[in-house]
Amino acid sequence: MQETIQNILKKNLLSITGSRVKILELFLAQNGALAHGDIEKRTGEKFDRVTVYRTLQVFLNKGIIHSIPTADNSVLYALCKDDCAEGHHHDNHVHFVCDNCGNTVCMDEVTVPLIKLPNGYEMRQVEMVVSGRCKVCAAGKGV
Amino acid sequence: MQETIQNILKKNLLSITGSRVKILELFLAQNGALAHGDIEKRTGEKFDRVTVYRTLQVFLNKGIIHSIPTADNSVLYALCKDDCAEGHHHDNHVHFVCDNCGNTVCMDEVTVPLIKLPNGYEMRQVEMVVSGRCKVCAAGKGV
DNA sequence: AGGAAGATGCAACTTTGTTGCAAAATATTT
DNA sequence: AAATATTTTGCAACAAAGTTGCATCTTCCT
Ligand SMILES: [Mn+2]
Ligand SMILES: [Mn+2]
Ligand SMILES: [Zn+2]
Ligand SMILES: [Zn+2]
Repeated sequence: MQETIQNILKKNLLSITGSRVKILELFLAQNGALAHGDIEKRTGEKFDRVTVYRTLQVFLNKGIIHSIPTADNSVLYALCKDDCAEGHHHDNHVHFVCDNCGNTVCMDEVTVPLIKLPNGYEMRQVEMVVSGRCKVCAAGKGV
Repeated sequence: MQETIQNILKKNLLSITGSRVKILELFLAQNGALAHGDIEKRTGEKFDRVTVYRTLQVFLNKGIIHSIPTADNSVLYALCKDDCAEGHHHDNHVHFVCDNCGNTVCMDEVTVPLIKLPNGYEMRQVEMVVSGRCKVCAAGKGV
């Protein structure tokens, strides 16, 4: 995995630094999305808050991660699995936010359906966020 | 219109106060969505910031307005046109955010398509936000 | 190893949102 | 139309979230 991380950074022409490696590790270990706050907690006192902000910003621009709009307007990020590039993202999958455990996941196998807009509107990107109870919470009868 | 506003408030068992009337006026005058900041600007120095927050919160709870998730995670609100009630909203329409002019509108005539989730997931709410260029901006060749 | 380019931490600041409480406005009762 | 009860508001103080400039430290390249 260490290998993978280095490759991701190199492929994106980014220098390999402690914070970038650590934050990428977190994303790869996690199968869901992470908020800025999550990352701060899990990196402990290791990095400055500002560095985390800047690292996420760089990852976003490079198309390494994408942000997820949520109903409660907290900012979440998840790894891009498709071949997103600088500027152009195309993660056209649905996101699921669990009301119970708070976990948010990319549903890579569920693609956002096409819709028809009224005349004159030009569609560029479509985001679809579903909330409810996740597999785990639904099975566990709501913990 | 003054009549309508009073009615909306009464119907929802809310006392009629300056801030509530003024903020409802803004929503009725606007055909798009408003951010907290917009409202503060347009009410001038008339109301305290806290009052605006609390008014929006009350309107949300009563189902007078609904919030719109956006990709850049700014909080937007728009009038509910359906018969949303306290607790239960059902504005299952698509929202459109214009990349050019920043305007956000409810597309009441475009309903969010049904999707099928992987086994075990329980869907409660679906949000769909489209971004691109709005009718006005697309026609005006991007201002 | 040395130097240029880039990343980080710190401090200071802005913006956004929250809470408790007394004063003011609104609704209700007499 | 008062008087009273109930809500709402503004203020102050605070907390959280995000931004910027700049000096210092790291990384990368030769
Ligand atoms: Mn995703
Ligand atoms: Mn809407
Ligand atoms: Zn869950
Ligand atoms: Zn527009």
